[in-house]
Amino acid sequence: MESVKPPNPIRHLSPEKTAAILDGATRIFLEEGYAGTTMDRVAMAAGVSKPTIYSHFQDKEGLFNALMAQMVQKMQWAHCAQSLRESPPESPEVVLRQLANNMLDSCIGNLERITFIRLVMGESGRFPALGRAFVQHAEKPTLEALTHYLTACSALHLPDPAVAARMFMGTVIYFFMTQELLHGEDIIPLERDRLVDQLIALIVTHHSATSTIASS
Amino acid sequence: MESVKPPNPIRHLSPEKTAAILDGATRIFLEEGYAGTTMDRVAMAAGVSKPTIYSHFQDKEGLFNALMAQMVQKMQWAHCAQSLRESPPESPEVVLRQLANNMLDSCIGNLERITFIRLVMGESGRFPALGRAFVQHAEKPTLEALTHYLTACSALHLPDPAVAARMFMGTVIYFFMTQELLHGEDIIPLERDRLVDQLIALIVTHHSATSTIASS
DNA sequence: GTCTATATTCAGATAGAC
DNA sequence: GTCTATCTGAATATAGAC
Repeated sequence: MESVKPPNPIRHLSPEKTAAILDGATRIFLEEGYAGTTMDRVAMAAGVSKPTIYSHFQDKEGLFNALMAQMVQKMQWAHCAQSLRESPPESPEVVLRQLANNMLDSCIGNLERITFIRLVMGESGRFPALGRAFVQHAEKPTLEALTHYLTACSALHLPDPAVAARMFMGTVIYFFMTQELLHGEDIIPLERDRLVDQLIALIVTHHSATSTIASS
Repeated sequence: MESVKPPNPIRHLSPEKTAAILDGATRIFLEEGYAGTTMDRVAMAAGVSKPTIYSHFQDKEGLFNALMAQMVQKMQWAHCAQSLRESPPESPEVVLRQLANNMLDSCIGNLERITFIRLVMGESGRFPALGRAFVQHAEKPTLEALTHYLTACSALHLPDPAVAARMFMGTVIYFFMTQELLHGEDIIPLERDRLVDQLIALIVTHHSATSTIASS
């Protein structure tokens, strides 16, 4: 577990094959999980032979680590947080709605992303570095950008923007997890727009409360 | 996948052995995941022979389904929501803080629960019924109890208690997931009490805002 | 550099003794 | 009812040809 060798320990290997292996292996690992994946199926999916895999990667674990490191980069929803940076004139309601919708759009119905998150969660016990990489590259940047944005929105009078950012992310991700990842849409149904509307209402109309009450 | 046979298709099998098998299998499946678990290790952990397992359960999948059905029952945090029912005189702040702390206490440092949730998430693609059972028995009762409680707290003036309940649960579970399940405590550190304090503040002081403003 | 073919280990599942 | 012993297929990884 947790092998740390570089993905390409030997020189003079064709980069096309390396890419083909990573590509094929990604499909199989996402479909079957770590233990459920066989090197034979990876070889088939990549269109190479098994020894070629072992010449490009140390072993099954090394291949998995290399591949998940690549996936974590691709899967970060940094672009979701774009709206936080590029929108000076918009109201917080519009900007936050944009962020929530960007996050949900990148998840809902996106089977590759769903499966990837299942894999990260499922293997974060046996591969702690995988869980940490996901937090580092997928969660932290968005949380920080959102915290920064909420801090700048002084009109909202949020007493703790960092926690508000966690509430925002947590609400959206919990919705995605229960509805899609765990197949709960028929068990605890809730319309997406209703969740987003009320989430934003609760964030935006918040601490004007205390200050208004205090000043009245 | 998704075998639906009863866990005990054949009569005249000792119940003690059945319990021993379920108990041992639970440990191994939690440790190793579904594909990573071998029937040999289950037999060892249960203190029985392999054919005994196959006389009590149809196959590996049937054993897994029976075991996870049992786990979902044990793992529901229904008792966490006790504070919602038995506390007429307490203020919402106190009741909600009790709920958040109950949920976090049952998760933080509870390795069995962490591993169980990893397993449910990781296998919910190949075992959709497992994901649904988790939502049905672990999430839905708490969500409904909390929604009912928040609806009854008319002084809070929450425009949509069902969404507020999701925000509450989502915030707590997202915190647990990033900090513990994904090992992110050092990457995005946040004190537990700070999260709970601000979460409750934002729920409780909410729509008194709008009404206060509107009536002033 | 990449292949075919294979060594070795171990998986899930079962036959038949007691 | 539960065991020992075993079948059959498939897993990871590699030796050696080209």
